[in-house]
Amino acid sequence: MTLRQLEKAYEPKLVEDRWYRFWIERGLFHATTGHAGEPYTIVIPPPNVTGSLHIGHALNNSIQDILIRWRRMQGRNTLWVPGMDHAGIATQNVVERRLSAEGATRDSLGREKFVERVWQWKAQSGGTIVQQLKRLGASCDWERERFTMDAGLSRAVLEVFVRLHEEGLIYRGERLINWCPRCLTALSDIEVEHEDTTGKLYTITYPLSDGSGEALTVATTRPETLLGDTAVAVHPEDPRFNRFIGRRVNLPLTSRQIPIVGDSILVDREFGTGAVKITPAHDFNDFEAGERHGLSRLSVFDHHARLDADKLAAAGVDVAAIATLRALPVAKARPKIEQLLTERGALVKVEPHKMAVGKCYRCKTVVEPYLSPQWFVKIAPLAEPAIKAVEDGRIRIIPEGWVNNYLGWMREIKDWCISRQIWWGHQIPAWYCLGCHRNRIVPGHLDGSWVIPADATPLVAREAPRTCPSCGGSEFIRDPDVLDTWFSSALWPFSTLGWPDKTADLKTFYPTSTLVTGLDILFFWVARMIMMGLKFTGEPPFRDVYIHALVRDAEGQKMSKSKGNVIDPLQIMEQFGTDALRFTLASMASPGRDIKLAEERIEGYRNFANKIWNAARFILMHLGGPSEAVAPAQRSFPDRWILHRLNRTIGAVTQALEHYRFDQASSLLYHFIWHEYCDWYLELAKPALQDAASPAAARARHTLLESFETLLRLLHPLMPFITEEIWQAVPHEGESIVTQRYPTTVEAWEDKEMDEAFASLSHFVSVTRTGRSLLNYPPGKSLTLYGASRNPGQCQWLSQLSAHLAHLSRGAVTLSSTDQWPSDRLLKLVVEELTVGVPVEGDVDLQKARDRIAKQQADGAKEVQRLSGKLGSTDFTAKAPPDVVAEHQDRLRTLRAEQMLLVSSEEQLRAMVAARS
RNA sequence: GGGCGAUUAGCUCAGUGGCAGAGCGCUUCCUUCACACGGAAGAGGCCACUGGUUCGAUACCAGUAUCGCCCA
Repeated sequence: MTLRQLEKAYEPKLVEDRWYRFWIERGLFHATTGHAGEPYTIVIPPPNVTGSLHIGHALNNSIQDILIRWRRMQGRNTLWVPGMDHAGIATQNVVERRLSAEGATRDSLGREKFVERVWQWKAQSGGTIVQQLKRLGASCDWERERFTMDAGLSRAVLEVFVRLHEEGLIYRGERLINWCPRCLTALSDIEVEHEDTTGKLYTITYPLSDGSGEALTVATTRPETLLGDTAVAVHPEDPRFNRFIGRRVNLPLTSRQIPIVGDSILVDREFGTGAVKITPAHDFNDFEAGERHGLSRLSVFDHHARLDADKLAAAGVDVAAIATLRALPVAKARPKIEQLLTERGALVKVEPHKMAVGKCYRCKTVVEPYLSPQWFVKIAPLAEPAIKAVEDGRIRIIPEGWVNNYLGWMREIKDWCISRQIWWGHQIPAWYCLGCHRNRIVPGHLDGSWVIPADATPLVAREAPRTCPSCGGSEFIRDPDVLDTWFSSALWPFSTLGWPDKTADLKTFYPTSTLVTGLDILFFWVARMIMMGLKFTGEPPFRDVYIHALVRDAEGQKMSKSKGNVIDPLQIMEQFGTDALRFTLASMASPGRDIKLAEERIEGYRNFANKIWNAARFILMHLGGPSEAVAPAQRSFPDRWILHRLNRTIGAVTQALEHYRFDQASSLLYHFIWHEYCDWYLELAKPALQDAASPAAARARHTLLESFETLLRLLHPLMPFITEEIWQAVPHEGESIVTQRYPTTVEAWEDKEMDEAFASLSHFVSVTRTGRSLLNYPPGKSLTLYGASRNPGQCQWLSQLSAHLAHLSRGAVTLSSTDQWPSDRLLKLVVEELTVGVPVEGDVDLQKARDRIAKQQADGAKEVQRLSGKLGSTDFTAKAPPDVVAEHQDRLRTLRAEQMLLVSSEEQLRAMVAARS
């Protein structure tokens, strides 16, 4: 096929799908361990199996694909491992919602059937995002696609769990954890999002138990937890209250008396009343205070975060209060408590109060601190090497600004709660012997569920035990919990390559090269991969971590479905083409800055694709005919210039990619292609190309194809589809641009004096165009133009390039000194050292020209004053570097000459106007 | 409360110790032969504010303000 027959405008839809299928059919993305190149590996941040592509994925994967395609073209043995994670809570939620639409629940189904349903759902909808990634052009090795619940990856999870447990780095124990009362599971600390809200601060009286009539008032934002208070704390050095330490107070609404303790950590004397209630079972700070003072933990909520009647009774709550409060969720219990306290005269006041509430990152439900037995990773021993790896530069975080963020978090890291009370995920490989825990492991409230006491002894093993090593029993209950999804994600860089087996893949492609991810999962994922990678392979899982921005909408708001400001990448690709989307995202990926994405930007790059398309059409139209290769130095000015510029662009783009500056790479390419290659080179090359028979045409044709084919390769990683489509249409060798070599700089193309030559030419042409515009001449009108320059070098270039000048400025050009120019009916325009004369023909309005010259005079005068002031200061001339001083002097000389010419030009204009009237 | 970042053209953003830049938008002109998803020429700035360092600061330092993010 040739482009000659194709549309005048680029139609991405006709192109993209066809080439993606071609690439896959030819296996161009498939990596082998036998490849001679140095390996370059990326593992994809696995999207949720049930997810679909959002703009953040589009950015994340565009960047990975740019890196991968670039490295592949450089000849590296390139592997991009794709895959998905099982997204335990999110996926379970989705399936539960679907069940509830059918009138079923997971409990009614039972664990086994439920998990089956999730697999069905995965089979049905799990491929969506994969298809969407392909649409984006992602050059993943799909033969190596992985899923965190695959047999292989599950074996890695099992292995890691067992080994960590053997080393004492995984333990089970009763702790206060974050509990989502909607998802009904524990969450890790970082799965809780803190949100500022205005709540209320309740001030409550706790009378002293000794009948002295004295009382302490405490302030709390959560009055309903008062029922589980086991102490009140005051600051030991607070003269107002420290005399109370050791005495007791009556806890309102209960029959209990609780101690007053002194605690300098918990109590902030400035806050509230200076006395705080301690509820170790319902608050993290209180939990720790409870540990310090040996307080008991009284939980009063059930797992739905409702007040539990039995627990209330156990906590000595009044029968009347229990009747009012039983089974109420927090939000409803709070006003009731307020009412009860008021009735009993215990409530002093209620004030509005700014506070942060923790919400489940999955479902946004307010989380509750909840006392329950859970599994934890003892993290400090794992964190230490992970800190060191970043500190000593074995792992680079880019941009560097995030290093402190990482280190700060790692140094303060807390044990990681890894058990989740859901069914979709890797079930914890721990069993409990019924014989050893006779009567203590009891059936739970659900069919087939068990309640396992916090102090039960788990048998952790790679497979179910047959006999109990302690009692010889053979009846076991498996721990019902599953692991945090991030636990399996933490192993992703090596589990996907076959670990724990010593596979050829692992040997060849691990450690991976670059991880590309958003800041939002730095702690969730990146930090944990580093810890696990170091622990289990002895090596960092990747060399570079490139952290990209968050994509926001045009107003800078975070995109969310509920706000309705989501930009759907699929719709964008449909409308503007994938290459335009990719290029836009790359161009906006400036380090350390969020991306505000507006549709106009994408449209602009759609136009860019069209520009390239039309350049290709032009080139194809002019390739017919002989082509002659000669050494660059022997080629024409346009050829030498564009090869030089192309060469510089190759160097700069490569540098930019090496530094992960996708914004720079894209802007370099955009500027070069549009404003150098199309605006100037193609225009300069036209006369030779259009004279089909001349030997100049043969040479021009050679450079035309050589330069264009090279820039297609240079652009390919950013715009894979259009470059392949065009590359296949122009003469080429090889089956696909995907596997061609990425351009490298060519010494023979370097031709620095071409910059000077081009500057002379482009200045001249621009000034003549300005003249046309000022005099309202039509663009095609042929003119007799004059040119002169104070700079001998420039004079020489102008004279050498006079044919090009004539062509681009559409006129007959006379180069001579200004005193030889006609003294009448000539508009003289001056730009720095260059003066251009444009004939004034007919009855044109000269006002625009006069305005322009007046403005230039005024601006110039200001600049002359500034420069001469600076040069007049001995401070400057003595202390500034000599080359800077010389440059200033030079500029001043040019400006003054320019000013003089402007004066004469202005006089001439005035004379012309006077002559008319 | 602690930390980090931002503040540059109407908008979105680059940038550098010595002439303030790009893209989009805007104004005017142009259906010309690759491209009107185009071409040409323009307008538009106290580089947030206040001090300091320096011969010279939009840039470096300190502080202030506003906004954003992370952590508590």
